[in-house]
Amino acid sequence: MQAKTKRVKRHVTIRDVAKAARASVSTISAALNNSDYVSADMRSRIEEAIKALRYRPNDLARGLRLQKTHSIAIVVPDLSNNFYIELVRGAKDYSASANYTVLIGDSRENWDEERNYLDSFHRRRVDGVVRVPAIDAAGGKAKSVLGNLPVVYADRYPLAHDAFIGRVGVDNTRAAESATRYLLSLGHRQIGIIAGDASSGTSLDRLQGFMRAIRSSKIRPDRSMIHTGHNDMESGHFHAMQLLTRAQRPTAIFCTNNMMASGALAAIQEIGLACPEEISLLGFDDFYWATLLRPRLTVVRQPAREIGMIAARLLIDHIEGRASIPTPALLETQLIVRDSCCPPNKT
Amino acid sequence: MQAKTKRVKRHVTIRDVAKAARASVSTISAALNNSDYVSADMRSRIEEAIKALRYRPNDLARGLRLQKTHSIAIVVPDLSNNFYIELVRGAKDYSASANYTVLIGDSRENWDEERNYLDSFHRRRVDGVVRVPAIDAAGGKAKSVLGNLPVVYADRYPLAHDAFIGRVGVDNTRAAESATRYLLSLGHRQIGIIAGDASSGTSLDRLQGFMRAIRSSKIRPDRSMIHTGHNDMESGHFHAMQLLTRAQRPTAIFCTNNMMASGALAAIQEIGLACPEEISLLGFDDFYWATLLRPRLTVVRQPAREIGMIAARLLIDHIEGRASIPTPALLETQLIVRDSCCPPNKT
DNA sequence: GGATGATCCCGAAACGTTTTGGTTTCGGCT
DNA sequence: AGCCGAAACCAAAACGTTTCGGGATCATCC
Repeated sequence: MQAKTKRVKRHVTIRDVAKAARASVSTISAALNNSDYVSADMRSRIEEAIKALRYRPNDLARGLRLQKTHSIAIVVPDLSNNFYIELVRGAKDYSASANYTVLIGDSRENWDEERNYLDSFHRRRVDGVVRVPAIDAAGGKAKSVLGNLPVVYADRYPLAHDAFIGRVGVDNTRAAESATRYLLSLGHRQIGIIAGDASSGTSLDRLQGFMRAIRSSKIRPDRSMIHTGHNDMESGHFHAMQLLTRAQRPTAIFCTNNMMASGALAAIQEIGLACPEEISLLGFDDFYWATLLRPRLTVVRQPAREIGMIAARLLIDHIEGRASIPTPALLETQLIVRDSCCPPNKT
Repeated sequence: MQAKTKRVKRHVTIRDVAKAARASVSTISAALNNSDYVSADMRSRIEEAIKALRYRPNDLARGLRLQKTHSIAIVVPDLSNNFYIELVRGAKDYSASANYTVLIGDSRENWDEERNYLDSFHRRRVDGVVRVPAIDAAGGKAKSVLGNLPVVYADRYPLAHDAFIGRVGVDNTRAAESATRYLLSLGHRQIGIIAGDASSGTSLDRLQGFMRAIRSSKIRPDRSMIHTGHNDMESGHFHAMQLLTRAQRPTAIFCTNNMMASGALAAIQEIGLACPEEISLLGFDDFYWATLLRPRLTVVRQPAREIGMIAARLLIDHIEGRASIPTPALLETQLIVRDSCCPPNKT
């Protein structure tokens, strides 16, 4: 009798629980999803068995049967940027409260990486994804990998019309315009801007807000004051260097994200300029160590956490087929005035 | 004939591909896992069908059948700490090269959160997890939620003996000892330390290294110079405040992680002390904006990325049942001398 | 000309759940 | 006695893969 001595240490299944509790598989399932009739006696026997065997339901099987995983994915372009950490945490916290699980992707501003994540999440059959597209993800690409998974965009949104069921962010044009007005009100007339890549609608909007403010004052816009970076410290540093070593350098620089602002500050320090006396610096996105810098950085703050929460809510509401509570897709920004901007030096 | 007009828009399955390619399901599968015989003709027909239908394999079904998901999880205590981002990225990069997918958890130094993540990952049947336990996760707890999933510890490790198949980090004792010796060599005699929570072996080791250096010099150790924080900015700030407002304040402070060092710097700035002239500050863990601070922070650097990579390698090697290339479990640290430490002021 | 061995393909079972549509039991009612 | 309805439970099908054990076709070999 060559018995099944195989004893491969496998996971304990619902069937094992059934055996131990002297019940049928379907009864265990009923008890687990606490629905249906199951007597108190039976229920306690089942609970006992579960505890004794350390049973953990298999979410693969469950998802397969249910055609639903109760999970969403969020992919952001840069986890080392605190703004996105806050956004992710917001999404995660809301999802948890709605009994959804979230899978995190970090594309590092790289469409290939992003595609890998999206593909992997799709194969895992997440129920939806909130997406902050990588900067080099030109529009329209995502559909082919995501099929008709529900997508909501957060922060950035695509230029071309990738299908999506929602978008949440801030009014970038308005925020950038009023930030620029602040610089103008301090007396600056020569303002440089380091904007994000033009493939992102968000970056374009911020640039447009900047231009609008410039034009509405009587200043002649100067093409050469407009630089386009890659949303990281390096390019912030690089473009700030360019701006600061011009024959006639600006008296203020506006960076449209926090990483580039940090890079610009590094450049300023390197050159040895006094900030803000000789050069004012204005950033976009607040971050927890902005107050550790000298000077403390003046920035326009976005409600990162809230953006994440609302994105998750929009997505999950859609998944569950319920109409979303009407929500402003565009949240308020706030100018946090600290020490990195002052009136320009009259020389 | 009440036909099945149901037409719920379901995912396209391998069966649809089979139909389209005029082949059997098993042949598609064989082609997909490019093994076995399948003729060139058939293969191209299949590829065509796959492309046409936009077929994506269902990883739930696959994992269920295979009893293996080709994925690992990594859970870290604080994603806003850049050290852990680098660690995660290292793990992710190695895993990708080994054809594994990684799921990320962010416990925020909170055992409840961590347990949720571990549980969720377990139910998803990841093949293993690399774990940096939350600070309040006293030992032995994890086993009950992870069953006998393979675990490798990175950076921190548990005091009590939670089972694990590997650990990778640095020699914290030695690193802290030599860092402290550096302060001693500058002439400091009154050195405060803000260490991490005692429930982490890592923190204890660093504290012990500190003590060893202190004792090996002829200095009488001073209990009140030893503070215990929670690895975040807040507690760094708080304990630095305590140390700096003493009647006789230390001439140097050693913080055993980057967050607490940042918090300590905030406290120093707040009080208005000159750093390093009046107070030297030494941190643990480097981070990308350490050079933006004034003074630029002197720190002991850990090879975060490498720790992540090796942890993933250990884990995956174990999963695949192959003996791991012998690897030093303890990697080298490096003292990065910048501007935040100098000889103490003789007053 | 029958056996042999490649080559290419297929049907069905299994993975661990949930759900559908039962069956059994039992007390109460006429 | 016969029937009924509710309560408690169960068997089997289905979800989308992979794999195992064949089956069919065809050239080759003695």
